[in-house]
Amino acid sequence: MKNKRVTSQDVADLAGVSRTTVSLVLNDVEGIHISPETRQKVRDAADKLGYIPNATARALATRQARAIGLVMTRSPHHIASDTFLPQILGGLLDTVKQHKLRLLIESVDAEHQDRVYLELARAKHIDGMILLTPRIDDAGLRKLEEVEIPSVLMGKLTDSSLFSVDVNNRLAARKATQYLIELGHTKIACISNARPSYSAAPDRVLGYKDALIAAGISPDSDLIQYGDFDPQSGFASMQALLASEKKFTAVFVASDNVAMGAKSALRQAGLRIPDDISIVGFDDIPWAKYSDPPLTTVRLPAQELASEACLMLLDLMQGLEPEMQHLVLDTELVVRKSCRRL
Amino acid sequence: MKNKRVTSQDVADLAGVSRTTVSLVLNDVEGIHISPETRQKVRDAADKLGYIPNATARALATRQARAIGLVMTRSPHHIASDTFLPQILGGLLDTVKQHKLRLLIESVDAEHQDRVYLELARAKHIDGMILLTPRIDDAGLRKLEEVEIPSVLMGKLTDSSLFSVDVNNRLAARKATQYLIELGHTKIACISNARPSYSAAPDRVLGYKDALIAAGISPDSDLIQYGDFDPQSGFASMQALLASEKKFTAVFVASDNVAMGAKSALRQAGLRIPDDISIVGFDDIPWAKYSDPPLTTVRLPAQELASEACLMLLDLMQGLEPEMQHLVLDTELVVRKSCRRL
DNA sequence: GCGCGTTACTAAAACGTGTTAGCAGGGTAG
DNA sequence: CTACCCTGCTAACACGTTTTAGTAACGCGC
Repeated sequence: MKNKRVTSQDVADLAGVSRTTVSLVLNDVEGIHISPETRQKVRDAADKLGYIPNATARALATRQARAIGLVMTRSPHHIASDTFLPQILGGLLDTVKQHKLRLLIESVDAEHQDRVYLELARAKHIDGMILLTPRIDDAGLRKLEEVEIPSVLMGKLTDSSLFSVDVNNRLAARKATQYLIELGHTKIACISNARPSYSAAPDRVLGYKDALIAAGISPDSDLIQYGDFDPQSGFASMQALLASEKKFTAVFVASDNVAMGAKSALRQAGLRIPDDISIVGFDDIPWAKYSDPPLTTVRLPAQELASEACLMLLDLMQGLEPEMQHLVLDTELVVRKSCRRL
Repeated sequence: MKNKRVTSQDVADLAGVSRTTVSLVLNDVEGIHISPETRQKVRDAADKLGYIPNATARALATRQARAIGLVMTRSPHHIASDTFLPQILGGLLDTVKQHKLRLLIESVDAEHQDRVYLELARAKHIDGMILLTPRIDDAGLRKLEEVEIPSVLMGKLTDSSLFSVDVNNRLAARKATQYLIELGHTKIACISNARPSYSAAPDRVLGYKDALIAAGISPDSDLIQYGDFDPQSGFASMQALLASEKKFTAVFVASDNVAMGAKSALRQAGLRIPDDISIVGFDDIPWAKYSDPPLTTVRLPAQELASEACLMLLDLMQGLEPEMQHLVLDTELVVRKSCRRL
């Protein structure tokens, strides 16, 4: 149990060279001349001692943390019930690992927004950050644009100069609603994925309205409810819809997770899917395929979104200009069995 | 856009004191005498310059990263479909934030296990780590015990001297199965949460067998299938059960996520829950309550598990001995509507 | 023998903090 | 008057790496 930390000096001593040489050899620095014998001596010594460079010291010297941050503007409760997060994480971890970076996770509550971003950035614990589901009114984010830390938005902020990766929420929502219209539905309700202050929510509602208007149906605000990420909110929203006098034969729910709760409320009211009410979701989270009935939904390429955001961030971190300022990935309507033709 | 980084030297210069004084004041070091006027001068200067200490330099000097790692022995694909993860993350983020620490996430694939743990530990990017769902045969973990990095297991490894936080999987599974027996079921199948090499899986199967044996029913290995975290595997496992000649009226599925797939397979085979087949899950993930029918399941206190693991780790990091080496939290059978009396 | 380039390395200066040892200056006890 | 302690501060080292600027040795053409 020799607890003594092994430093590059120890390796240098054992190999009979200087610390500089050790660094040059182990980092495979280009354009430098070191004899093969010396290289081998250094490698052997490092192996023998089980030398592992101190990441902190390296970060200080290179001014690079070799880590990126995933920042979420959400309460721990909302994080806990976010079935969408694992996919993002999966995609991110994959890409991050390929580039030998570390991933830091941070949740920001509404109060301390502005300070947190700055601290994270300036304290240099990370080299760049990916911002998840930003709020439209996020003042801290605005300040971030002035600071020189590479960051990529997952989602989109109107009038923001930040780089972003997103899907065309409005168009996707429109296509989903349009599908319901093509099946003959005319009284179509809508439950959003989140409160209007979160950036994707209004866009998806707009897309829903677009489809209605294009079909000559005028949107009825009584048929629109705002969810709040979790099934619970979907349950409450659907109950509110059912309690109102308005009739509807179909509903577009802008989040599978919220849809889960909405479906539950429908069943509890004795309504059958799709016989009485047709339903289209959004996200295509893993269980959508396995729910009862299998949920027709809009597939959001979560992992790709995460990967692309990460790649974009890597470009920025290297001082490269990414190809596009706002990358928009395609969505796809996955038709299963939760809708019926009227 | 003055990109120049603000260092403690800048603050010292502006305040007309030494760097030492700046450090002493801003860190509120106890038992040191600095006049109130000087303190104020330093604070003002720091505010004016927007000084944010460089975390890396601080980490190097204090030999503390002020960060902990969450390490998962899973492929990115399994992470993506893990509905249980957000809860853990929620609990962890909450606790971590309260202690002003950062959270690092790392996934380890089976091949590089041993190296990764060591590197993570020795490179000192983190001060301690929480290990999620370890594999029973994880050789790297064994080595970890020899290294002096504080770590806490979520889950349990037999014969491991590592600190751990877990539930009594065997007892919980036994109670779940027993509930089915009390309802009059005698032909009860079982689908595990994961392959036997993951630590909780065999325990839950053992608990299932315990209940059967205690009731005088001899376990039938044809009625036991092994899932693999995701709904897909539950679907396949249930199909295998249905394809075999053996009859059963109830099934204990040791993971809600896997249960989702199993239910789907049942429905596809034209079987009704709970009329034809009763089903008990495990985990009580958020949607269990909203599924159709609402799933009777064993509640795993995920957030508490995460919080406790984190607190235990914090103790270890401060050199304190936690109260217990193996903390075991209680589970609770949440009875909903997925089982019927025979 | 001189200048010059190449090879194989090293000494020392960053990087930005925390922290220990110590130093003036003044008060106080003996 | 001396010895000693307190107050309020600072100089200098430590942390472990990367990187810049060099140096000593050698070959080689002329």
